[in-house]
Amino acid sequence: MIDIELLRSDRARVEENLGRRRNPALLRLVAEVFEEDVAWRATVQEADRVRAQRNTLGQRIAAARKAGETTDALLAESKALPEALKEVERREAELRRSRDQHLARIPNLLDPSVPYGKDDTENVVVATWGSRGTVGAAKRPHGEALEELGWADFERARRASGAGFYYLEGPLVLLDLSLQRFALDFLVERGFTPVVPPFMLRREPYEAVTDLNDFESVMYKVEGEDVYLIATSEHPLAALYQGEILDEEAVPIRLAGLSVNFRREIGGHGVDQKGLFRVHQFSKVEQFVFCRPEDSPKIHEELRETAEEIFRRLEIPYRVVNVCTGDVGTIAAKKYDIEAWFPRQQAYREVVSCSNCTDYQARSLGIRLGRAGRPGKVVPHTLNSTAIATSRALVAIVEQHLQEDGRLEVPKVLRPYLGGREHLGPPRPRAHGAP
RNA sequence: GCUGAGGUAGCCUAGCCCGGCAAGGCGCCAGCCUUGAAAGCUGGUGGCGGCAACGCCACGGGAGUUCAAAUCUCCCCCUCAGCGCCA
Repeated sequence: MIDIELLRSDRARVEENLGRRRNPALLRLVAEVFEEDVAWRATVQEADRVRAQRNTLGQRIAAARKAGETTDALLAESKALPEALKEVERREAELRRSRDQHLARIPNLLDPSVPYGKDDTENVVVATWGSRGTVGAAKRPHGEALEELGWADFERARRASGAGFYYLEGPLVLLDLSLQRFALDFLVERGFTPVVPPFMLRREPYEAVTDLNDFESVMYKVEGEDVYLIATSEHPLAALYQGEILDEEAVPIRLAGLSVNFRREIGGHGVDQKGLFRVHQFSKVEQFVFCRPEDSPKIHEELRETAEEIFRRLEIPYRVVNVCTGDVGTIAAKKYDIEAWFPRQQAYREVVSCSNCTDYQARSLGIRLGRAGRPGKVVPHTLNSTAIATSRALVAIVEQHLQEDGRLEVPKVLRPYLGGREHLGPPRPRAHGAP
């Protein structure tokens, strides 16, 4: 959430910033929070006065008892207080609940360098790498090709688990694992600590790290439990230090998350397309950083550079876009997307999302930065970026490196993880019949 | 799943039986002392509201009883240990 202190002290600045998101409802939300906060503070003072009265009387009763004096008059005076207090507390709690609920829906303040625009068509390309022209164009959609090779089974997965799921089989499993291992090693070299987080997260920390709308459209809820399947390791990594004070000497903390991610993908383009591009379940290596507020812009660029380098080493052409104000999302103050070139689709499609969330997540999680027992604590910044989401990377690799003879040329950097093999395949007959 | 023990400030612990201003230790900060440091001594060290004086809150969460709840009652959550089950 944003800092309500900022809203109190400089409402105009908050409104100006949120106005860039081109969503008039946000300004109404700000006005609502502002007014509820003023009213709430008034009731807090009201309640405090009643409590102070109660405390004073209580102490006088105790003192009178001790002195052996009569307490009838004091008791009579106290009688009415609990009811009055209960009434004020009810109003106070209601105002606070409502204010907090509205406050939680105010998105993060945008960095000034985020381009102004209405949607993803107005994102600004800031870098491109690799040649679109020289890549070999696969003839068919990757999903069909993989099924024919016996490297993935979408039909049986549909039968067993539903649309959007898949069985990875044979060499593709090894390729998937080699991508994960390559990305992890790459990050470890750069000072990241590998972390496999829980794949389920409770509602409370989840609300602190994600857009509240995601609970309806993105997350799978486990029935009968207060947990959700994670949509990315970013979320449990952010929650790792929930409620804690991070030592200012210990940051930046760089974590390399490895997890399977689960997404319902309701709305949008759905999962109707056969293949691995948009699926309910995929593996991802994620960069995540806790840092001092003043360091986050620089580290954001580092995360982006690291993600770019991974795609360069995989020899996958890409471009980087600076995501515009209308498309940047609730949590991030600034976001780069890396879009890989998909030759069959003749299109750049998102493979990396690299965000500076500033203090938005950390404040909701109650994470502070400083020294225990010493004043002057601040809210740290959090950043996250994909290193590699294997599903989409596999699509890009298959589309670019699958040869006419059905063999897949392995990108050089992955060969050490595959026993030095330069090619995967050729296809062999499936061990089972048609579904 | 069963049984038991727990959850108190950044950390550790007391207080709970028997209701009456949440105590102590560690750590940290400042001052005194010192050539300097340590030790020692003194004072600080959380959150909310308030311009401030100050007030309020904070004992896992919630509800109840009471003039008054860390303390009594009820419900819930979490952690640990043992047992059970289990890859």
